[in-house]
Amino acid sequence: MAKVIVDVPAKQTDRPFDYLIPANLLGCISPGMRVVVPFGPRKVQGFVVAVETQSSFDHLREIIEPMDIEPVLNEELLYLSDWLTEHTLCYKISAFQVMLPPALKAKYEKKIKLKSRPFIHELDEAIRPFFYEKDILHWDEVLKSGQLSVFQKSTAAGKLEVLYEVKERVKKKQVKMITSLVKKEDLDRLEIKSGKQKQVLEYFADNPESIERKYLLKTLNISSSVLKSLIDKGWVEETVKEVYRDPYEDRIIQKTEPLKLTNEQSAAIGPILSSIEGEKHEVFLLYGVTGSGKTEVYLQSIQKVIAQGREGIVLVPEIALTPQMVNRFKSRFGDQVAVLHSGLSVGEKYDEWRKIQRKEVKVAVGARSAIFAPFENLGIIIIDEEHETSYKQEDNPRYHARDVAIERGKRHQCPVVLGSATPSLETFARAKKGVYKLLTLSRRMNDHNLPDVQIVDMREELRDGNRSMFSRILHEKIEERLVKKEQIVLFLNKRGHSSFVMCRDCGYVIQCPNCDISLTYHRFNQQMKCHYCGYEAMVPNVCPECGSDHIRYFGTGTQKVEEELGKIFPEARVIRMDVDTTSRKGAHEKLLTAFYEGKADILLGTQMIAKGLDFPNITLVGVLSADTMLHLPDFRSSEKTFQLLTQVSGRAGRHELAGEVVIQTYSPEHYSIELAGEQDFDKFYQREMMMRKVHQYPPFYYIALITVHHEELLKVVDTIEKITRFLHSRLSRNTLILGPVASPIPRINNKYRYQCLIKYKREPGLTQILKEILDHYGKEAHTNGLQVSIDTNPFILM
DNA sequence: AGCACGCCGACT
DNA sequence: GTCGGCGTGCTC
Repeated sequence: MAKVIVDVPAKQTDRPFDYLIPANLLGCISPGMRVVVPFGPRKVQGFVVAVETQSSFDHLREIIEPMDIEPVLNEELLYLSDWLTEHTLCYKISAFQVMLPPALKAKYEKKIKLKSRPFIHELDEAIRPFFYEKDILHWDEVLKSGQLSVFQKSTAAGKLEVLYEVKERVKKKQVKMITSLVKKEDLDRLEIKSGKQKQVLEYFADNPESIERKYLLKTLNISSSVLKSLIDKGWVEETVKEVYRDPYEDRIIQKTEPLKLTNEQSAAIGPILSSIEGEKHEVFLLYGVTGSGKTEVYLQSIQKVIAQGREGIVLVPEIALTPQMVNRFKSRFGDQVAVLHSGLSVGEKYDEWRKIQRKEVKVAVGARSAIFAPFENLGIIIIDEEHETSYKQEDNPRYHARDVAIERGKRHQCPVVLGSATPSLETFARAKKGVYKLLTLSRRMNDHNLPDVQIVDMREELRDGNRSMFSRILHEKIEERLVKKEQIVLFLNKRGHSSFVMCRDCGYVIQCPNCDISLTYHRFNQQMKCHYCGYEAMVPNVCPECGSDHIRYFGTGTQKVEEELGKIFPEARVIRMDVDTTSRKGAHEKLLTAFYEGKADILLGTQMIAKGLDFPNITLVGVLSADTMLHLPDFRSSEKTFQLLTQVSGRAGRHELAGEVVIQTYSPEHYSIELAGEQDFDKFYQREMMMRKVHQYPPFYYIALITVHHEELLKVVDTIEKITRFLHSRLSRNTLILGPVASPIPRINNKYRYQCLIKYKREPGLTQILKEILDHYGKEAHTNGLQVSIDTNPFILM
């Protein structure tokens, strides 16, 4: 008997169901395998979590078939799924699915079949023609026909039968291989009339090993009919071979050797190496300024792990996972590296994952979900840019890769290295307390200085009559670089053209009809777009409120800056990088390469250019507006601003040429901007810690966020109030409960949102209490659409 | 999640 | 009297 978690993400099915193992499969079914099981009238995918001899349930049904020969989840990952479920309060099935490549998620098909040909005469005329030429009909054809009830009646009468199928999402890629069956010495004895056929066999005489079919056709310039007759004669053989899709196929990668470490690097790597050697679990914070050579420390630590016969995981933020970054690992470790990131197709991800599972690689480099790489003998886990918020998944299961890393580190008795120039406050606080070991790299490699940073008060510019988006000083410095043929990076944390569209007469701001948020103007198609629900509309000619035609665009996005640059510096060649210009596959890389090769003077972009860029000719970085994030309703907004400004500044002057940074702002006195200007993380840390203490936020308190969503405002308010009252009755007096209040964006996609924030220091029963809430309201989600979501460590409070 | 079962109002 | 609306409960 097998205990199976079925692929039905709902409260009521979030427990194991027991199934008999059919006699022919006895011994073939083990925990961690996917199986197809009957569930009610249909078939679903399930995960075997245990194999036992007894069941408390009498009427067991049988497993239909296994979907794997080997388990896809090993023992550790099964354990980890329990941990995930417990910590993020998600369904078991969601935990399994997040740990596996999407290719392994089942695809369901529903069909209807004529049970037996003669029945066709007994079918209702309305549906009879559907079965004239075939017995099986896709369910969507049934729905499209508008005759659903007739189909149902015939099904009930036993004339038709509903089929449920569970399918694999992706096939293993196969190629056709050709092998010669003729030995070289036998060649002359054959009567070969055709010159082409002879040519093929002669080729094989010199190259006896198998060759890919399409490659053979191309190199010998023959048609497939030549091959066909050879196969018919039994002189060559065609076979299929399973291959990996290789996203890095046509790239030539030069091998690199370990670099000599600086004194600081050697001092930092020492404790990591001894932790690897001693197979000891420790968490290190590698705190190193931008350009201080953290990556080399990672590379050499991994080297050690590989030498020990163990494996390593390296997490890199999605936007920093550039080919440049990947190449650094591939060039050191060659084909021992698997790369997992969102740019890959489902099939490519699956193949990279299989390389790990089959132990064909030693290192996995990837974004957040790579933390679940199915290694069995981990020797190190590295998280680069540890403070990045993209390590937190914002939908279920709402896990933080850092927490998962530490949990896996404990199981494998291996070190976890968190690297950053601007660590998150939580991490730095732990490092200061000694919970994590602090390793510092305070100097840039080759002793290049950190760039000079200048903060410009844009209010003053305005007062002096400069209404442009460029301050005089930035304008001047851009001109200077253009003359000197040095490169410039301009950063603006807002894509699109303008952030909102407003009527100048009455002040009406055009809003999304489904969400409580203003629409963003996109120039290229003259449309306004909602970044939350995707709603699009044309810009109105007159104000919908007062009828005035003074419609104006406010707030500046990258598109508008690009236009402006064209006007002010017509000679400058500009590359714009944001979600809109990099969505096509490979576009990201292409733009960066072009910039690297000097095909542009100015790189203008959003977040995505803040990281990893390491180009020698960049000597000026301009931050057009440092404030965009500062005033968001989020207790981490100062931290995020500081981190971003520091990261962007770090792009300048990394090599021989000295770098300069200009930061434009309307709040130059704000400590996160001022201290980013001084590039003084330690001082920032102290200031921000004081703020967090006063306002009772992490790392002084833990937080949990409960959000209720529903189309009816009343229902939402009523529910969140009940939940809040329940929390007050159950939580300790030292715990703070904020709210209920409307979420900062009170309505998204026509659903109202109210929330309540719990801040606590010690609350041992919290998980249990939160589970009770989910249990209680979980049923309602299904019946009336009321949605209660809980995040036990929220990063976005909106 | 799906699906069946079952109980009420609007029709042939 | 029957068809079809959707509220309720179950799936090993």
